[in-house]
Amino acid sequence: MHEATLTIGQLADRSGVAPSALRYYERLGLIHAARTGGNQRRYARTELRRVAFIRISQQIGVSLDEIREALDSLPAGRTPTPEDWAALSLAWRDRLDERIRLLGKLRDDLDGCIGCGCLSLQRCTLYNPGDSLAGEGPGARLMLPRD
Amino acid sequence: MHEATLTIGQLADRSGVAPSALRYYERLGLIHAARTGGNQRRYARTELRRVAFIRISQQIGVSLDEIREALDSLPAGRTPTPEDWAALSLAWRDRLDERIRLLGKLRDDLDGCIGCGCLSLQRCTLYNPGDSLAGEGPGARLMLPRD
DNA sequence: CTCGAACCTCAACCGAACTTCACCTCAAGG
DNA sequence: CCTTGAGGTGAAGTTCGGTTGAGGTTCGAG
Repeated sequence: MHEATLTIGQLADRSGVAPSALRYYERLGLIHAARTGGNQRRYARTELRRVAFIRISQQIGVSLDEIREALDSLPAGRTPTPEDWAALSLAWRDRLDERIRLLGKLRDDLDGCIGCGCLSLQRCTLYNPGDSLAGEGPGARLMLPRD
Repeated sequence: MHEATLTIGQLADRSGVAPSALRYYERLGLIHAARTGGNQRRYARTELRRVAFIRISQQIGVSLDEIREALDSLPAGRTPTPEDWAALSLAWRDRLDERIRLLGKLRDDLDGCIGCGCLSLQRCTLYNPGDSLAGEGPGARLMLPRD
């Protein structure tokens, strides 16, 4: 036990992420694995941290593509230090704050509109595209021009 | 000008929602339109408010399916009053608060982890499935069991 | 050595929220 | 009358974040 590397099943159990998702992440270049003679994946324990970072980032609302970019910015060659991870986390911090701010504004506006019952597209700050949370989900969705 | 009804183009312009999306919403039963002799859609002005409600709800993170259910709960037969809309908005209020709360928690935890650089799956409250924002976006995503 | 569990790949599928396309009709202006 | 543009339909395509399935291989306990 406590081997140097993890099988995909072990990584799945420890991270709470399905094996199929881990393979998918690998295809996208988010995580990496060595291979045994028999072509099975063996993960370094540091991959656990990458997976954790991925899932946390998703909760913040970052796309896998952006997460990949972020992970790519980690120093190549050496194992990332806690400071490296902290730097990445800090990068999301602003996004998170912005999301919270926008949702807060949405709530306030909604309160206002509950008061007046308006829901008027024109007057109500609720319906202000320039300020939208657009790009929230995936899909061919972008309709409100995203400045 | 200022006719009693709107064409799909007019509704699209006023709401900022593409005609194709409006037709899609109609198929899903979120909005309704009368038809002219030549089979063209004519929207009552109250549909503007429905569309506004739809877009606002989406920003809060509600699916079209749930939005439809909410809209179905509006009193049939009469034009919804401001109070009717206020009731619907209130229903989303809790969701919004919960989302804000969870994101706030995520931020605090992230700050903690920036301090310690841990990102450890086991210890870190960040990686607590029971408390996840799961179901954030669409897609076959639910992996962390959603209690 | 054998056997079942775990792993492999590749391709196809899912669901959400739309868009795009091909092809057709309708309404108004010149 | 002709054209132009807005509108209509249905089917198919797109993106994201995966899952599922078929068919085959490997690992490790007994």
